[in-house]
Amino acid sequence: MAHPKSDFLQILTERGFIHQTSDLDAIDQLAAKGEIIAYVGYDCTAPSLHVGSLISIMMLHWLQQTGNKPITLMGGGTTRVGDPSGRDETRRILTLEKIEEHKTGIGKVFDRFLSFGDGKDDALMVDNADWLAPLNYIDFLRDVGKNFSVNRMLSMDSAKMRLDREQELSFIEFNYMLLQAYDYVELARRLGCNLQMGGSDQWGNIVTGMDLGRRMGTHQLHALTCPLLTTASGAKMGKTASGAVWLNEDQLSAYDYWQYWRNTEDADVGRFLKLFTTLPMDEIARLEKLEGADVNDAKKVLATEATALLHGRGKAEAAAETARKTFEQGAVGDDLPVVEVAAAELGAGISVILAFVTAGLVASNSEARRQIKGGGLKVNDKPVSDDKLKLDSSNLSDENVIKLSMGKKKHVLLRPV
RNA sequence: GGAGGAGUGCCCGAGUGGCUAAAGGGGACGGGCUGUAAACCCGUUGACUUCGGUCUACGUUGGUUCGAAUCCAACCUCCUCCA
Repeated sequence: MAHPKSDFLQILTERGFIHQTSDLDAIDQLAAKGEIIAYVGYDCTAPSLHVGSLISIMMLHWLQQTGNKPITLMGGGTTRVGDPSGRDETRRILTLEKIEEHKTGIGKVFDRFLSFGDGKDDALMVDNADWLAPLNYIDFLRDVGKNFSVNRMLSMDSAKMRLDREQELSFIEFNYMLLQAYDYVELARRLGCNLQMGGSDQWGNIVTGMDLGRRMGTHQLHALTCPLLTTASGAKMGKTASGAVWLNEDQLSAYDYWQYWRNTEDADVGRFLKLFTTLPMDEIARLEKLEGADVNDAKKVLATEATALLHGRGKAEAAAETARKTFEQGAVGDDLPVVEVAAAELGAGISVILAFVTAGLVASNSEARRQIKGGGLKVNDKPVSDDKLKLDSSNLSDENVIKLSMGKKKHVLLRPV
C-alpha cells in the first residue's frame, strides 16, 4: 500500500518500521478509526530492556499518538518457559524471584513513551502469568493443544533451526509458541486486542496466534512486525564496549546512552533518526543531506533526541554538554563518571596502575601495564609512559579532580574526599 | 541397557609426551588514518611481578612419568547409532 489512510500506518511506513504485515488494508481501516488495540510482549529475561526493544516501544508510542490503544504485555508467565526463537541454546531457566525482579525493572521504562490509565486510548500493562500460571494441563491440551499441528510446528523456523543443526530443543521450549499464541487469544477476549506487533523473528509466533484465534472463534486478529536492526556494517544493534545498551538508567547512564547514539555509523544516521526520534520528517530529511564531517551534527541531534525521549531533555542536554567539553575542548565535563578516593591516600601517592583499576577503566593490573605499553592510558590528557608513576595531589586540576582516560572515549574523574 | 564419538582460552578451532600460556580465525581492547563514523593498517588479548621471573589453566578426580592438554583409571556432561 503506497498511501495508507491512517496516520498510524502513514507514520510507520515513512519511518521504516514495517517489515511484514498480515492484512495491511484491514489494519489501515481499523487504525483510521482509532480502533486498533495492539500489544507487544516483553519477556522478563533481564533486569532491563535494551535498545533492541526500543523499536517496538516506538511503535507502541506512535500507535498511541495516533489515537489507538497500546498494551504492553509482560511475559511473567512465558519467561518461565523460554522462547527458543533465534537461539541455538536453551535459555537458562530463571527462578520466579528473578522473573519478578526483572519485570519490575523492565516495567519502569514504558512511562517515558506511553501514557497509562483507564481511558479509551490509555496504555495498559498486563502480565501473562495472570492467565498462564493457573492453567490446567489437561484442559489446556483439550481446548488449545488440539488446535496445533506438530507437523506444522516442526516446520517453523524457531524449531527447524534447532532440528536442522541437531541441537537440543526441549519440550518446555517447544511449548513456548503455544503459550504466546494463547496469549494473543486471551488478550483478544479480555481486552479486545486485535493486533500483535514485534520483531520480525516473532512473525511465526504471531501468525500462530492469529490462527489459533480463528480456530477458537475470536474476532479477526492481525500481525505487524518490524525489522530486526543491525548496523550498516552488519553488527547486531545494542552492544557496546561495556555490554548491552540498557534502557534503565541504573544499568546505563544517560551520558553513556547519549554516547551510544553519538557513535552511530554514518550510514545508519537517517534510518535511526526516523526510528528512534520523533523529529518531523522534513527536519530528518535536512539532517540526512549532511555529508562528510557534517554528519556529526546529525549524530549529535540523534543522540540528544533519543536520550531526551528516554531520560528527559535535561539529562540529554547535560550529556551533550559534557561530550562537547570532553571531546571538542578537551576540558573536563561535569557528567563524566566520578570515582572517589580518600584524600589521605592520594596525598600519600597512589600508583597509576591502582588508580586505573580503581576507576574501573581496566580490569587488572596486567591490563593496565599492557595499556600503558600500548599508549592507551592518559592522566589529565597526557599519555602515561611509565607504569611506576605515582599520582598525588599535585595532579589535581583546578576543579579538584584527576582525569583518567583509556583510549579516546572512556574517561573517569578521580575525586579526593 | 549396549556400541561408538566428543568435552581446549570470551567464542570457534588446531594440537596426541618436553621447543605450549597453548597454532589459526572471530570477537574485544589499544594505537595509526579520520570526523568521537565506516573501511583499512599495526599492536595487545590468564593473573601477579621488584620485569629476573612466579603462579594458575586444556570437563572432574586420581594415577603413570624426570616431565602430561597429550598416556592410564574412574566419574560427570553432551552427541550418534542400536535395543
